Amino acid sequence: MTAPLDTPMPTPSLLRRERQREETRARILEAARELFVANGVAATTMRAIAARIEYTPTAIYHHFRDKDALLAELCTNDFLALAGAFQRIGRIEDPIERIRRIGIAYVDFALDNKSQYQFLFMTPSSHVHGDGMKYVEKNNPEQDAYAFLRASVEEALKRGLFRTEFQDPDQLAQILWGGLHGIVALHIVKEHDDWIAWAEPRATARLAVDVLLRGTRRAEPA
Amino acid sequence: MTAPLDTPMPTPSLLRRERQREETRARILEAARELFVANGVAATTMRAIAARIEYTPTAIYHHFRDKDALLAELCTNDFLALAGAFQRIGRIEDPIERIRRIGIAYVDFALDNKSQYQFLFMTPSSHVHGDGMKYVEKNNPEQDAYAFLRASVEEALKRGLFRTEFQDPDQLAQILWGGLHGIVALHIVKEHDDWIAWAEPRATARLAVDVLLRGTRRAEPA
DNA sequence: AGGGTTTACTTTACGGTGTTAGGTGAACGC
DNA sequence: GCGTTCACCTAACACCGTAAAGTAAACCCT
Repeated sequence: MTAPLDTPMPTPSLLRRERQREETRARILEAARELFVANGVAATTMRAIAARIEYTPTAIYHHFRDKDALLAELCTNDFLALAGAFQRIGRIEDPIERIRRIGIAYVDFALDNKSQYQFLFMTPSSHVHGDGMKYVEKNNPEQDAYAFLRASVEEALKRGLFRTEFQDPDQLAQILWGGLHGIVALHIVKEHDDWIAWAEPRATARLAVDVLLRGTRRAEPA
Repeated sequence: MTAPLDTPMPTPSLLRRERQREETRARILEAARELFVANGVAATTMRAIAARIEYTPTAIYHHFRDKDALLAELCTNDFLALAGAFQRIGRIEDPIERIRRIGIAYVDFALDNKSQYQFLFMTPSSHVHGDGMKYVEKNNPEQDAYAFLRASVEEALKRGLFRTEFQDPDQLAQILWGGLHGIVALHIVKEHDDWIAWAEPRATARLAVDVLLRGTRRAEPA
């Protein structure tokens, strides 16, 4: 029953150590995510995260530099998840139609993951892309959701599918992105505010997708 | 030189007391606003606000219930300022053109008062309209900026100026509002993020106004 | 087999936060 | 002149994120 027989040469049980380390690291992330989502990031304390996995508060600091780093790592995951949702759209020939699908997928992601969406796109100071996002390959459409949108916009621009006042793919991408972001962001922030009679956001955002494309497309030549 | 000669009967110098009270109250608000704008609301402490007007931290609590109440009162002011900016547009016959002007005024307000805009429309939990906004007359277009937009949308809808898929004035108002909010909100939150090549937001938002109106208007009958 | 090192975690504590309770002293009505 | 009101202060509490130092088990190596 002596161990080293079935372990491949390099580092006998050091692998287990590392595996366990990653495991508790993951448990911390999981607890943090749950509490962040449930109570908001500002309202959840390091002590609460630690208590949930039966650790001492300072133990967390052996795995993450500080609270922001914890949040940043969660954000990278969510950001990659968004890019993955875009990836799942698949190859669609017409770039305009592809942009429409991107918009729908974006809105669904936002409304299905409201808290994560808040961390990603509604919170100042770059938890995202600051340092924590060094693992995301910027400008790689498979990992960078904005690059994915921008690439489709650029393609449509090159094919002359948009009105001539639009030349800068970044500007146009931002008009489209912003047009949808505003609807979901307002809804997330003010949904429990009886001041306004909120329309159902998913339907509203889908209408907005059409509005934005109709408002930017070049008129049919026929 | 005995006072009560020129003071109208009720309460001789009690008036001065109240006036002084309101004065320090206003000084607290002013200091809080400056620090909130300069450093963000989370990063400014009650102690810092108090120090700026040479008071003890706890003195603030004689004028405001807590930090949130302070923020809420600032928000009401800003919200009324936005409604005032809309009011200054004046009477414009064509409701679509009026909506266009509203959009431009909105974007200008947001970009000229980024921090206040954050408190108003990008921060969850109702500092706005929760309790602190009981002084704003909801649904009165002179005080409620959303009501102002909604009224113009409703008028245009009644005149048949929008496409037929738009029936609910709230939904349409929210598409237009959200379309602009998203652009300024994204820019405010991520402007110091080299991840994205941000287009100049004022020009972009103005383009977006045209996009949104073109995308929602009924096609010219001619 | 055992000594030294690494390391996952704990104990303790520091400086800072928003906020409360109780005191002080001047301005007030009578 | 006396009692009251009230704007403000002093002191303190509970809690926060986090740094420093200790502990004990698991590891590597001879």
